[in-house]
Amino acid sequence: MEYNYQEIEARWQKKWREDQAYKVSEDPNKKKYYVLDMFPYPSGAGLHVGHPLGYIASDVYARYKRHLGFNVLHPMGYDSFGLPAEQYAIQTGQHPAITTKNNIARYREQLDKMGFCYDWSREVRTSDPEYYRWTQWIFKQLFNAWYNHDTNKAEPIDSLIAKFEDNGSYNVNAAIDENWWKELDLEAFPQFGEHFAGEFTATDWTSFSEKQQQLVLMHFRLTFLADSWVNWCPALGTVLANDEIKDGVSERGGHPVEQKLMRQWSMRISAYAQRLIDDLETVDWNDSIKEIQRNWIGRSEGAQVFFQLADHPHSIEVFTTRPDTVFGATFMVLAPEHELVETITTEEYRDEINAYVKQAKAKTERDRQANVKQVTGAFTGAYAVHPFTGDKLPVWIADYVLAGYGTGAVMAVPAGDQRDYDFAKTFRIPIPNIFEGVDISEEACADKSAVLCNSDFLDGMPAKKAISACCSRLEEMGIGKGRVNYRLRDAVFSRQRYWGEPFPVYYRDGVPYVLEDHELVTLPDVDKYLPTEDGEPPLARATQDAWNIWKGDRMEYNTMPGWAGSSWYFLRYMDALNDKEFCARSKSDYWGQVDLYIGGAEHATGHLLYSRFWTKFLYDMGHIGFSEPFAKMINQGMILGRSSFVYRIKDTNTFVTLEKKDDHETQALYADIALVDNDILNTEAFAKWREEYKGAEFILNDQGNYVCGHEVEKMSKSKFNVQTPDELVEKFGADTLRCYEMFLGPLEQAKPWDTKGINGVHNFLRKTTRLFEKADDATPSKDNLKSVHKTIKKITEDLERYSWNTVVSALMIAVNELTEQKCTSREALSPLAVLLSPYAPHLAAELWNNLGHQGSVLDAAWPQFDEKHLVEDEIEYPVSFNGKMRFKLPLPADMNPKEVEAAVMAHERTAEFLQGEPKKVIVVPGRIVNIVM
RNA sequence: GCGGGUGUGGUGAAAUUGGUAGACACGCUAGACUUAGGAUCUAGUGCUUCGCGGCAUGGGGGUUCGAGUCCCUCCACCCGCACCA
Repeated sequence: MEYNYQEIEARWQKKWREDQAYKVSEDPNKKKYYVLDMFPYPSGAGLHVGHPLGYIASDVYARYKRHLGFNVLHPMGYDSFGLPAEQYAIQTGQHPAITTKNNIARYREQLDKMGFCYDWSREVRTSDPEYYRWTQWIFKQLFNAWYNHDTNKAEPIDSLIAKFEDNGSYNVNAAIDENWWKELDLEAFPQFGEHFAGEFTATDWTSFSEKQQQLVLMHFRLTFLADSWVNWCPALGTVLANDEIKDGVSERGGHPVEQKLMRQWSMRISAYAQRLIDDLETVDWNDSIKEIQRNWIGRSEGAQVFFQLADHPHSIEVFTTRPDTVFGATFMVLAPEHELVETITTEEYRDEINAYVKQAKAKTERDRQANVKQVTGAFTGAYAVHPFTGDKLPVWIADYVLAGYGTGAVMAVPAGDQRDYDFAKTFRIPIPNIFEGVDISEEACADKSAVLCNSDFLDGMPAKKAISACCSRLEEMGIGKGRVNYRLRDAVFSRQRYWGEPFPVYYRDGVPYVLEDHELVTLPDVDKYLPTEDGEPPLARATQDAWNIWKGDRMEYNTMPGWAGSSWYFLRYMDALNDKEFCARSKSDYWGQVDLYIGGAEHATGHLLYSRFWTKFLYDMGHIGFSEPFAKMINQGMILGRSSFVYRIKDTNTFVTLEKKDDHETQALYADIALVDNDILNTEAFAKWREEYKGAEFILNDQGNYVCGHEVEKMSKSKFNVQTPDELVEKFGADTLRCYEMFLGPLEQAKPWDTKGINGVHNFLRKTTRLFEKADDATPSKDNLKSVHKTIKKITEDLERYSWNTVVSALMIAVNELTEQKCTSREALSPLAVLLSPYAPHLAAELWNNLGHQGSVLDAAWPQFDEKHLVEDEIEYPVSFNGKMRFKLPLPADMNPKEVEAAVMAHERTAEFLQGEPKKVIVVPGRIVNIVM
């Protein structure tokens, strides 16, 4: 009987669909296991063989856990808002909802063919109003919350209001922008004078108007509206978050990005910076991703120091990680955007400063990064006073100081910081040495073990000691203190796009309000998916009656970014159909954290950080019972394509085979991998492939073949190296494809796709079919049981350590051995069918059925290995001399080391290799014998 | 520059706690069979040597009876961050 995979797979898929075999529900009597794939964006291109790699791995794991008796949650859905569908809509006018729906249908068709065990009754789509109803709900929760540093968690905004009513702003330790009051529109607060510094009494609070209260509260909310410097991408017509920019250009499309001050919704992720670092310890992720997150959050310890300005009431606040080097400070540098620049610049230097600021602002992020080496700056004419020496320090501006980090100002210590050193050299500023016995004539000294000198009370101390000494002194003097700074910025949450979640926000009198909890704003229809004439986002095109809800003066016109919906989707799967809550607490308590999360590493600073943030927030507010979403994560590597090349002789239509290409001047051109078998080109098909190759002539090799060159690179249509899962399922079956993708190598590693190798795996399944065909009631032989139990042990251990690839080899070895042994025993073969089932579920079901088993193979108990079948009577000892294996000697397994040594020494072959007496003989029982000469 | 990772046959890889390096496949070579297939079966296949043997896990050094595995050092490639004070 042939292995008729098409018939087998179609039949079992139909049965499982009819039986709803993958539907799960909470069962308190069973242990749960949650296996999740990263949320896919359903792109128009469909899946190529690289995409399902992770899905297959998670599917294998979900099935394995089910065999072990776990109640396995394994859902799938779509992150279906996003730019590509909208760009397509702009070009064609087709509503992105239609594009998205079609793309999803295509995805689903491809996924179904591969036989995944998803519980599709839990499918979610972020663009579905019944999903984003709850995304909006979470936004409202964030809006109505603040972060209390005293309790170190988010709290309802009411607890803040209560504090204000009680004691005003005093004793409030909130996560809030420093100097937030400077952002307050003081015209709205006529009662505050010029010296308002963010402090108000309970009486002030209660006397505030509704609008005034709202304006104040806005600065405390976990999602807030504020003027902030954003990355504006003119080509995409929207702002981008830091993680959406790579190398200074937009990640999508590679367009230039510039800095712009815009009124935007932001998320106060910075409040969670420390917890996001600390809790990395509690998750089982690979070190590289954890490290990327740590770097991204960028914690640094140092000190905040105020430098009084000479002849000005203001002082400059700086952040430094090396307060110990303060005696080496010879100048100050502000970022060109620093708010004091305008105020402190003297008339004499005004033109120069204005020119520098203008030029710095005109630079795109990319220009700025490209000219890192070039030292530029300008002197403001102002001086600051050194807090310890009283020296006057000139205040400069330079774009090596970033407005967005720390306070946008530094105390420059040329002796201790290379950038300050380079700046000082360029502008001929003195570089006094503050390190004992260190030569700083060539470069600055950043070594923390260097001992300080010329530093008054810090003399003789190394950095560690001096830092704390200096911090205490600063604190005594009331001009600074130790503090921790984070690189992580609050995340901009508005996008000026159409195809995203609308905000549940309306404006009255310029003040934003959120809708009632039960109210859902759906996306209104618009005439075009473009900004309005005066630059408002596309939603501003919608007429008032196009909105399902309209309140106040107007609705919010921005939409939410792509990461909004994907930050909490893993929770919705637990209770996907709930129309009362985002997810019932009883369900999230049962399913809990994702036990195994599989997906690419490219989301390290986006999705994986944002979803941790929202999880912590929902935890703080008591909506869920855990504060990390993904307990274990594995990042699959990319599958690369293997492109084929033909070599056309310049200015001809003649193609020369790889071996002879160096005899000619040639041009390498892509050949579709479908026209190439084993690097040999089907010349006839090639000539028909494209009009321009019609009548092509070929110079062949000595065997009469045309051999193509090849290269490993990303799979893409333009390289003609794409293989889709569809065509492979068609040719070999889903089971073969599943096994083969796993067989390719370790999941995490990037690896090239070998179009040829799949034959070997297909062959293995055919051999398996043949082996099971002859099953009968025969009693299993000792060898049969040994092979089977060895395999049970190996596969179980491999799966427990997430080694998907070696399992396939183990199955192959088992089938090879049992075939060799001419095994026909149903008893021996049955466990093998279960072992096979996670990888090749259709074939396993067929075999299981044919063996005469009643229930579904899906729920068959995972076989337990029995040590007794693995005991050997005889061990083949490798005998080595000085560590080199020379021969093997079979000896009874129960021999003790002394007897083994005696047997080896007595053996005739030992004499061959041994000259004289051995120095030592090492016997590791059951393993090896080593004779030292 | 900083951080993380990876280097094993012609190819993908295996070797889990230091114990027979290259399992399992692809490819290749030779042969068998035939219903000429992208079929199946048999044998071989790290390099080198006629053979005994010698050499081999990026290079060099070390620890050990024994190192792909542990330590030091250098090199190459990949990923992330990057004027972060």
